[in-house]
Amino acid sequence: MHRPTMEDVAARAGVSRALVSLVMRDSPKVSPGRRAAVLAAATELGYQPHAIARQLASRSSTVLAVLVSDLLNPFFAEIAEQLETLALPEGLQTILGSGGRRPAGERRSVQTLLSFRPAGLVLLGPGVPASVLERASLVTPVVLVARATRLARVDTVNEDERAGSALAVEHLVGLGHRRIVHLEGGDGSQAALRRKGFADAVQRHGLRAWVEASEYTEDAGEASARRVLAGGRPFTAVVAANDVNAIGAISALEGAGLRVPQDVSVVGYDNTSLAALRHVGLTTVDQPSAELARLALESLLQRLRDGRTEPVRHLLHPRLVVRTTTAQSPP
Amino acid sequence: MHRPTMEDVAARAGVSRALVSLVMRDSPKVSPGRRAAVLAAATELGYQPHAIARQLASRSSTVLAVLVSDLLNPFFAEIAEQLETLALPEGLQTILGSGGRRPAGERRSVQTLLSFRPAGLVLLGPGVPASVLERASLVTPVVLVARATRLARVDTVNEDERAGSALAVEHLVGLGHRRIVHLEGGDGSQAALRRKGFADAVQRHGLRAWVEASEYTEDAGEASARRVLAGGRPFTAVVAANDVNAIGAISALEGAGLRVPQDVSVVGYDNTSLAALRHVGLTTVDQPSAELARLALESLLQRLRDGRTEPVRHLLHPRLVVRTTTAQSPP
DNA sequence: TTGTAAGCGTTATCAC
DNA sequence: GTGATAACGCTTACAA
Repeated sequence: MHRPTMEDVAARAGVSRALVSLVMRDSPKVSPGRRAAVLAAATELGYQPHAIARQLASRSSTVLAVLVSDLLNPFFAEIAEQLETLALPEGLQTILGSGGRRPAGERRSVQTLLSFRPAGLVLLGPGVPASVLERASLVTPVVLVARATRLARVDTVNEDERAGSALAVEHLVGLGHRRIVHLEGGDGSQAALRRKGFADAVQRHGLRAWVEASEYTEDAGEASARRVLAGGRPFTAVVAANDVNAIGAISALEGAGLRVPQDVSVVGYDNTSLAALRHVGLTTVDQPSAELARLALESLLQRLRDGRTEPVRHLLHPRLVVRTTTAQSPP
Repeated sequence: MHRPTMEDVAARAGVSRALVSLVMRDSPKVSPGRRAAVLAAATELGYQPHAIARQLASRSSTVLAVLVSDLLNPFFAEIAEQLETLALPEGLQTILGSGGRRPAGERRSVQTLLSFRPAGLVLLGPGVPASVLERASLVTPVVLVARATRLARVDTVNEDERAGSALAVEHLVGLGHRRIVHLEGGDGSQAALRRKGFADAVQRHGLRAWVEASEYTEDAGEASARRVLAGGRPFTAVVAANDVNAIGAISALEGAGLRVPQDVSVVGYDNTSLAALRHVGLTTVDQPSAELARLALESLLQRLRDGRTEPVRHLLHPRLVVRTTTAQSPP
């Protein structure tokens, strides 16, 4: 598996290695004749540039690294795809790392991605401690999506998730619901925001802030809904941690013989493709993945090209998408 | 953003750069005293090894590259996560590339991944031409999952998809269905196998091989089901291209006022988490993602460590998972 | 056990 | 325009 190098191409074309390098990066200062000769030699030999060596020598990278905390959550997968699409015309190639839903996994993944010295790093919903983010921000521009921070060198692109949770509550209260339970998405900072938005909103209406521990997965949604049912305390509505969590919760409810939305209303969060399935028709708070991706890349490019050093904090307004899992509260 | 190098660490610890290198790869032939000194210097300086440089110098890689043809298809996302989990204990760090469902995108992604000169490349359901795969196989061991090939240097891990499609047909015929339409997953080689399995099976039962063009996406499933409905020819069962395609088809059917499975039965393919949602309950042909991932990595390691050069072709037996989208044919 | 020195495949800086 | 030559940060014989 030995690959030809620039040296081989140069020898074959009868020129110096430096000239081959110029041709490869199509520099304007190469005579057409030589260029053609070099290109011919390159294809004959099946030469492929060695990005690793290039990067080491040029001390610069054209790689955009993206960490996806959970590949199985369509919300993150969608943003990742968007990012890749947008980055390409900017001359950035994307590589992905998966966190596998565990902070330890994310940390390793960040380490791996960083070891390639990418031009920038975008993290989608990461759960890693701030110290990891800070260290990363010393090496390359870092943008956080769906995660807040106070770190001075890190940009963030978020939706106002407190307001988003409140939207869900307002919707349910408007439908007459008074006993609403929130399934909380673990102990991350975003989950805390959603809980706070929920708690504030229900309390504004004189209702009790009923929160049940859960996670951002379908299994957790099912398990925690089951726990709520087992508790025996009556409820008519669920504000789930996110869409997949909501789907798990719906499974548990239906498994217990309850109908959604006639007996219990359920609201998700993220407005993933899952929620949009006609079969599911989940009422949910929209997070505009395309817009989040666009802003993330824009922030990165500003640091990269315009030399911005002040952090940027994007906070998008949430929007509720009403589908078929919410209805008037039963009497 | 200047990072300390081995040179800096060596200077600080009062040793040579080579010794630092040994410590970093924790070689046994370093005295405990020196090792401690080097490690101390490294942490004081915040030294982080430069994987790029290491790879260039050692002409070897610990990176496993994985190309995912479609991140939004949970089937591939699941395999990717599995691969990452399995590769880590083997000392391989995983990076992902996304093909974005387009061969052009895949090709670019393969290029990017290959430019890092990974220890191996696993492609999940790729649609790139064989020439791309062959070129890749000259640089690094290549394993194909959910895609067949005759290339001599490329391993494959597949399910017997002809048999899988046949299973779906047998199931439907057993339920009394006689007018079955297959939504075809595009013009890839795997889609052809599924179609062939379908056609052979229905013809064995003296039925007409009715195939409608589609794609491996939800939108395509919805669109093609709609076309079938518009065609006016009666049918009682659908063998969809895959799970997401099936879900799109179900949307179209329900949108037209048909009930699944009372009026029309639907079978998917892949047995993704989507199909398992209680809300969806899709009857589908299982593809064991964990097993596929395991075999893919095993094949790679055999080439890497044991020096195997003969290609390996894994062909798993399919299994039908019956859920709630299939029922007795209406009279 | 530790140090020296020669690469790895590029790019970048000069002269020519 | 073109070609030497020195980096880039690390690994790896080979010496000591």
